[in-house]
Amino acid sequence: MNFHFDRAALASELFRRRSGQQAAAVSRPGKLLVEHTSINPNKAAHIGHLRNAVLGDVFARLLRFRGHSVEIQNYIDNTGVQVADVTVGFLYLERKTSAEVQVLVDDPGIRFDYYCWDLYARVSRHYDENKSAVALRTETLKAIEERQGEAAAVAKIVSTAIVKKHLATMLRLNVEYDLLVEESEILRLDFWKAAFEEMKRIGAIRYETEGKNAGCWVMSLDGGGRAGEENEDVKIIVRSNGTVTYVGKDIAYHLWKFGLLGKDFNYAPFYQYPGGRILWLTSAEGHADALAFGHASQVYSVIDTRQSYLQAVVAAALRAMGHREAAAHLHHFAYEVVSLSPACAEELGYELSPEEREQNYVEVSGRKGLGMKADDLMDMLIEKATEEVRSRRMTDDPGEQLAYGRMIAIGALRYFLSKFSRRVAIAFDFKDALAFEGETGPYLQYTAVRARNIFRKYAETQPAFDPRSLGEKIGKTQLGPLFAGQSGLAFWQLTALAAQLELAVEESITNAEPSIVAKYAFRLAQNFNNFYPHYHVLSEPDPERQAFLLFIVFVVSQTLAQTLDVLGIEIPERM
RNA sequence: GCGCCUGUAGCUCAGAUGGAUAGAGCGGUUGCCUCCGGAGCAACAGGUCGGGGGUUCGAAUCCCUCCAGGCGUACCA
Repeated sequence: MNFHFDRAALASELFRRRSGQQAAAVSRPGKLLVEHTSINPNKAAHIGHLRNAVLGDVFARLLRFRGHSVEIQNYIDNTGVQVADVTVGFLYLERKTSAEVQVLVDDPGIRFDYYCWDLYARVSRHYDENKSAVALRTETLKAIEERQGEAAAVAKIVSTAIVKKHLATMLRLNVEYDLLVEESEILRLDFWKAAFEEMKRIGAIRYETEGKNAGCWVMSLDGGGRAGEENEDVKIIVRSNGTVTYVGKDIAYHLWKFGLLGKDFNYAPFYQYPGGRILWLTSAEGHADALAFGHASQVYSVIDTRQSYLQAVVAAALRAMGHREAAAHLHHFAYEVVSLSPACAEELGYELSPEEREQNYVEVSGRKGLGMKADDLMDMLIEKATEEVRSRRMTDDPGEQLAYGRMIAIGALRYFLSKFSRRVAIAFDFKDALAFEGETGPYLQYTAVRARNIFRKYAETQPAFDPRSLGEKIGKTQLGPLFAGQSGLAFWQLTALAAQLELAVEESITNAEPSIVAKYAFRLAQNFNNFYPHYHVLSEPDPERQAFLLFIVFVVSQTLAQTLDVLGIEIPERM
């Protein structure tokens, strides 16, 4: 089947849409919940956490672009083993009281998240060297869960301080949240107990009286071996000492996400972002203005691919409890981890073993204290970008130089973390991440600035000019001949590409793949840069043709701006 | 062992629902600033799409099989 576009009609329609004279997206029913970041609050964030946050943030922006109501949650595992480990470090290695830990937190000369980063590595070494010390972890974890004594006090100070650090780190790259859900609240409000009772009632879990799992509550998974036999596929939900595993708590959390638990949190405002958004925190006391959180129609959990099995267990639990529809609406947004290139690991001061030197990458390890800290990376990027700004003499004002440098650095980082498909493992390398040329964020920003400069320059001679008026100035009758034939082909190709933003967003969402929109942005920028030197707008003598060129550039410029907004990349005034 | 993922140019990666001479960035070689600012553009070199079978008019894409690598299969998360 052959068919032809009415080029003029499409261009006209596209212009109206891109110039905001027609609503871009219809609002859609239901609420979509995106959970991302969810870093253990026991040490500084690293590059892997940034990948999680950027993927989750772009995905949420994609959904909002399509007109969905989206709620972004960040889960705080403040009663988990990792927090317990740092607590062990403070109590037993450093012999500090909770008051002394608080002094550390309040000391402006100390980066508390970096301090904990090192302490966590020390604790892990201590466990390796003293096997008996592992008992301290179990003991401490139980005390934290039961909110008893110094352990609970230290854990609370640590996790609260680290969460604030994480939020500040993420804000540097334009990542915001709607709600922080604390695991301690899930326990305190007996969310777990409610889920536990229900699972027992339905028979989704059973108590083991003998065998290797004696004393545990376990869930049987379909597939694998037969019930009761040695090779039965079983997952422990409640440990023999009565504490709940991560999966158990996650099952309760996910039931709540869908509004299936029959219980709810209380909320209090925690922080107001510079842009006005309020970040809420689950809390003991309720707040009258609290929005109705949860009750989502679709849930996306951005969690690395190594946790696929655990996420499958959560979905299996929902099904076992009869919530088949919810299980089908629970999406594990799985992505590969970020490791380090051997060269990068060495630059960070890590000594490689001969085998590690042979490999293409070195695994990041919080326990070894090996990883690229998020803030260090951003500092490096900002320094390099600011230096570029200085050398290009964009402005002499040091404050502006830094502001531009920051915007460009964050653009580079966000694009770098978005351009890979989520299934590929990234071996982080300074050379690639610090690049500002080629397929990078700054290339996109530069292109957007280029396009805008045409209008800025044009307005110098035509102060009353409003690009949105171009729509009336150039109707379909004028557009028809301009798009026709060989001479119109370049214009048509660029316009047709600009018309595909919605398609790219759609494809990005159905595949849960932010890289599709990132690649689209690059392709659009590349096409515009190719067009740019061939059609000089400002020196065009024919007024009608000049108006047409402005029309095309405006459509592309607006499309690129909207695409960058979806990617969370800001466009500087100059570049 | 079982489950999931990956293998495309020297390097890093795109190629969704099978469609024409397999694309981009980096790196290499070579051109292009009397400027809407070159963080750019153009050109050249570079690929038996891990191997082998099969389905199809047509396969990087679907199926089978083998090889190589990764991850998971914890009373850690």
